[in-house]
Amino acid sequence: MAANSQFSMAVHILTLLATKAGNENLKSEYIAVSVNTNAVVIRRILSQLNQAGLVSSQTGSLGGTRLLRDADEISLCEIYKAVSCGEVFALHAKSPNQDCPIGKNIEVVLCNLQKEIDKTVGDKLNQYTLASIIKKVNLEYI
Amino acid sequence: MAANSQFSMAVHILTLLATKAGNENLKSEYIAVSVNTNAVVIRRILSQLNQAGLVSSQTGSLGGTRLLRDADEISLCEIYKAVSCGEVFALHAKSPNQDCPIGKNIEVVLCNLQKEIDKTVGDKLNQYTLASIIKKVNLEYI
DNA sequence: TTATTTGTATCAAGGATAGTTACAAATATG
DNA sequence: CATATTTGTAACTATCCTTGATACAAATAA
Repeated sequence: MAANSQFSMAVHILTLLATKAGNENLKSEYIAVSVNTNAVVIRRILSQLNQAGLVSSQTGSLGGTRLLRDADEISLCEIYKAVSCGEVFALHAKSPNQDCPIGKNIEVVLCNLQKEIDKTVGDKLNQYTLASIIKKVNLEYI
Repeated sequence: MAANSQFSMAVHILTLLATKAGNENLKSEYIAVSVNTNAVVIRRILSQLNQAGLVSSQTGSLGGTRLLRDADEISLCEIYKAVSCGEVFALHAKSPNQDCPIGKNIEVVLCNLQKEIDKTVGDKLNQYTLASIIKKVNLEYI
């Protein structure tokens, strides 16, 4: 288990919340069955989505989680930022040799490039809403 | 997981090859000192750049590696693909529940999205050449 | 023939991710 | 109030990825 699939799981979870629940809560165990993972894995992602203000949860026998906003008002970029800590590529693990003029200067150049690429990804994800994903998922039925 | 910094190292290596070497070979040990890592790590990346047709290496006491093309004819996208850093986000580690209509259909939707995001990154990286990076590194001197 | 360098196999160390168990806190129901 | 249920989170394990390191055969120049 290496690659970070939290964004994929988050989109899956939010799709379930938006389509299955009217105003009812979905339980983490129910979600886990659809995503095919453990309920705690789901709750960990829901915790991040909660911090981002996208969902709200309640304990108790009628508890569970529900969406706080309409699916057409949630962009994929918001979801990505809610769960993702990652950049498209990483900078040097160890700082390059500062005695080499190129080693000394390439870090800042790569860092700026990294920010620009990340912004490009964010802009692209901003073009899609959760509602657009749900629409595509539904089209697959046919 | 340790973050993948091969793209950063590859850009660093190619910058060295383009600026330091006229037609002379650079040895992996020399490059490793600038990148601040082990020479084998450098040779592993050079091996991928060689397969991509960007560099050529020779063994022996006068051996080393040199660029095969001008820096303004090498796009960052080529470098990125040469070291095959993977996707911006990962799909589900385990396939979702195929008995759930959403679980059944979301994979292909996410896969298409993944391809589109990756293409966006590729297009952006295509806007830059190795020469443009070298220019920025040089500007840092001032 | 000898010294040097690449290319690659192999292993160890460190870190991230997912999966799992456990349990306190919160909440609805009777 | 007591009970059952669910969330939130800590803690631990297993697995995988990346880097770093050692070793050595193959290639090459002197």
